[in-house]
Amino acid sequence: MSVTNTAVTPQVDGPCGDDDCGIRDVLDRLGDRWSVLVVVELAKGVRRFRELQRAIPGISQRMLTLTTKRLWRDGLVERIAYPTIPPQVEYRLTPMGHSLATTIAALADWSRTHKDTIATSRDHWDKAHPSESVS
Amino acid sequence: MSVTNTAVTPQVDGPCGDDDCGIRDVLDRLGDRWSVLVVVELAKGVRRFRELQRAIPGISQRMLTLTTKRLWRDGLVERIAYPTIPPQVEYRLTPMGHSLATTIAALADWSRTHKDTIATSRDHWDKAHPSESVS
DNA sequence: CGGGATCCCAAAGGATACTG
DNA sequence: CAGTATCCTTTGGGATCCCG
Repeated sequence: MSVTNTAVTPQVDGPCGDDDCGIRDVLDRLGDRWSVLVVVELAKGVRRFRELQRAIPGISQRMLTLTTKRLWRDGLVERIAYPTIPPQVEYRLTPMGHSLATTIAALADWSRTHKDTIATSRDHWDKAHPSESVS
Repeated sequence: MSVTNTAVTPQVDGPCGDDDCGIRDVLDRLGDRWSVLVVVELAKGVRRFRELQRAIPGISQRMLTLTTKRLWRDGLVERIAYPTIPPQVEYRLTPMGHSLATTIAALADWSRTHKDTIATSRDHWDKAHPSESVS
């Protein structure tokens, strides 16, 4: 019903202004809990709705619907619905989606590389700052 | 009825098997509204608390405190507090933080490169799917 | 200046039921 | 199977006041 798009982004920056330069854009688009995971899964190949849901543990039907629709709308994902019974819908990355997946893979690489270091850092910090919260 | 071929899904293995390859970790850490922006700003050099706040329009004092503390805890940011009056606190990226900033820059590049294409795609989608929401 | 402690709200997202 | 439509809970984060 309501065509409320994403949140009311403060949108302080101008064209590229003094700073930021697009970080905020990509964050507004992929900063949610599921978008990146869907892109990563689709980077492996064509997937149907249920396949995606099974491949991404924890995602609800509703969120998968919303996430795929947003990616589709942004031109990152192609959606093909076959008018069969029962319905069959295929999702796959567009070329632009694949280029994003490549960039994301670099982030994942970074994460895997530094995961242990971060865990250790947290551990030390928590011991050095007892009963101090970061939530 | 034989269309329901839900039997053994091929389950194409990605480079990491059936997992998310660490994407989730980096998302849990940087998926919030401000962390990435703080990292980007600190990539330019040492900053004091107020400098960060002025450089990142819209961030509240509370969120800047929380964000810097989390990045500090994760070992991405170094924090140096000089016991002066008034207090003076400097933040800067650690080597690991800088490596993250580099990766983030690639994402920003991607965003700038495809920004217009995405905007166009959205526009077309919205016209092809009137009064359909993605929120 | 650089925070901490509270209060509070909008929004993201989960659970469930229903449908073509 | 692939969604919609509602309801409801959680929480991210803004606003405000206080403090060393």
